[in-house]
Amino acid sequence: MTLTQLEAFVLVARLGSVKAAAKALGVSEPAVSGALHALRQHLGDPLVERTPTGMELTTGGKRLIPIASQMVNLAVEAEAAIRDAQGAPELLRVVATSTVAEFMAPGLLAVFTSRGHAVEASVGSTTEAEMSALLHERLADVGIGPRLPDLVSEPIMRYRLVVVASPRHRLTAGLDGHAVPASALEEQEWLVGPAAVDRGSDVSRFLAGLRVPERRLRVFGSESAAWAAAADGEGLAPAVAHLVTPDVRRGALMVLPVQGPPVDLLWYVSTLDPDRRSPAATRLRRFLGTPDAMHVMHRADRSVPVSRFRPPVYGTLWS
Amino acid sequence: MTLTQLEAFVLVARLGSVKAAAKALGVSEPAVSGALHALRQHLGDPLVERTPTGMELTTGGKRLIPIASQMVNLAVEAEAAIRDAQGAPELLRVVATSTVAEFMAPGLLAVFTSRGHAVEASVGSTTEAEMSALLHERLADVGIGPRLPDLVSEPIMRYRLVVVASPRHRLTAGLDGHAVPASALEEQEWLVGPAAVDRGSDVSRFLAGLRVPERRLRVFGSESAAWAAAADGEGLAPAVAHLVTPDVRRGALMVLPVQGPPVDLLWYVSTLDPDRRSPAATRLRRFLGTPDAMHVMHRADRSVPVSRFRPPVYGTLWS
DNA sequence: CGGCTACCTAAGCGATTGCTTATCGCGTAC
DNA sequence: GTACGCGATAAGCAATCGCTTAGGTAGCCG
Repeated sequence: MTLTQLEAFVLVARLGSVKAAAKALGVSEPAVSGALHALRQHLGDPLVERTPTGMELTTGGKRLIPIASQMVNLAVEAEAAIRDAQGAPELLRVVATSTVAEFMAPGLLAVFTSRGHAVEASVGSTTEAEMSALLHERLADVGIGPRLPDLVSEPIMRYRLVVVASPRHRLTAGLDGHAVPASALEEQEWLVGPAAVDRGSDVSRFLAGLRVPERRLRVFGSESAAWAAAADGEGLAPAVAHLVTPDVRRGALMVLPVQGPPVDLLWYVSTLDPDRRSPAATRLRRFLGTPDAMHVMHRADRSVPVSRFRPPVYGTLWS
Repeated sequence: MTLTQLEAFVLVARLGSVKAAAKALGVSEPAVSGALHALRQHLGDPLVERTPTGMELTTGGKRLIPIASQMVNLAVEAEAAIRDAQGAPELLRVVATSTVAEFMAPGLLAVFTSRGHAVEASVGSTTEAEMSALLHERLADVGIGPRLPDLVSEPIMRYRLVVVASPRHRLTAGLDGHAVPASALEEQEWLVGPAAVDRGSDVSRFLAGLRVPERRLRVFGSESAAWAAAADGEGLAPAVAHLVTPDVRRGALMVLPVQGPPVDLLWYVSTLDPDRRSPAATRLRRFLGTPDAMHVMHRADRSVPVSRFRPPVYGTLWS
């Protein structure tokens, strides 16, 4: 029984699949499968069993979850305690859904750390489904993105999803303020960032609402890249309104009128309960409510070069 | 950071020496030293440092103790939870100081298990100093022996320490009810069981009170063996009064009158707090207060063959 | 039926763990 | 001083861990 094995088990149980757990841990699928196998063997219990509809916990598995989860939590706490005792800066691992991670998190953390909060901050991007598990297992301290029901979530910013295209795109001609018919949207090429392929994300739901078929999606490594392609007239793109206003003002992009009401949404900050989260998480949370943070978020634009956007790196904690 | 390493660290910190921790775990000293080294390396903190008078915890070490201890506890709890979920009998690991382990524990557990308590019981013997740590780290569920201040201890039986010798021993001649002079005691050969070399044990204090020098001790593997040698006239032996009454009645041994008041002492049962101990531990605890248990303890004699007395086997829990 | 998805198994690798015995260093105590 | 007790360290060993790539295998969908 190793901490790695317990971690693998908890994530499989929480995320409902070996594949998802492997992704969250940043390792291959057999690595997780193997860890799970070893734990099963050691305890003499299947722990989780496959069913037609996902995975199901055995009685023993259900009992093991809270224990294993707490052990993993304590392991992180142990490392933090030692760091703290030595006066080293706190670790603050922030995860965010891709759009937030790309445009807002770097700026926010830059300001946050420059405000004298002695932290060593890192950002990772993740899917909405994963975020909850990452926070519960203390693979991350703070999550920014969707509301997470089983954690302490608080709205930090409103945003609006719109459809953009080049002003030279043929769909934008002759509209005269009328909405683009839904049938026309389905046939277009859609240029999307990573968020669109995260089932359950706001962007994904937004596109589903517009009845955009999946095969029409051309996925880019970042929103910036997708919007750049849209500006080149290669197709339509879903976008966060205030992030593309510079491009709209410049005339590189224009907002397409689509049917239905405007899609206004919220980004939230999520952490564990106050008594279980790290001090740095509490401080960041508080910071996100300040006017300063608000300002940074609204000012957020593509000034952050895409190259500075790093893919998620969770790595195992106990090497 | 492995559980083995954390366990090693906690025991070293609790027992105050690598040697003692190694003994408690039933492994060699370098095994513990190595585990500690690995943990130190991993956390980048010395954790414990040698001082002229034992070991001292660093700041980080002090913070790590409760976290590590809880992790080890949870690991045991995890295994127990799975066992329970599968309907397997509970494990009940009893540790006792050598005399209790030799004469009383086997009988008590035999009756206890035969009373329909579905448990898989095992007995180990230990020194008084170790017992507390073993219970705290859940290497054992119940301790029988001395009172342990930082645990829940309850007296279960009174006993009296006496000095016995063969009636044919030269010291026993011409006493006429007078006490044996202290000076005479110091020069005798003393035949003792393992308890006498456990510094801090009642027997050890008893002998110290009689001013018996350590070099006079001849240590046997069990009390039975020591008393058998005493019956052969090879020397004096400290003994638990009610355990030697059969021999006294048979005339194989006699109780020597020594100076000072009779030494009446108590054996206790110790466990963790009610909410942290295993159900089986609670049941055994309750059982030990019943007349049935009392009867077994008083009846306890050397009817249990020495060969059935097993040396302690703690083994690491996470292989 | 083919294709897809998800999980498991196999094989293999390098590093680590966990243990041993033997030896060295160091401070204490006689 | 020298011996002793205790701890770290060295060397060596089998087993395990943790990861990889590659190749099944079972269920579901069109």
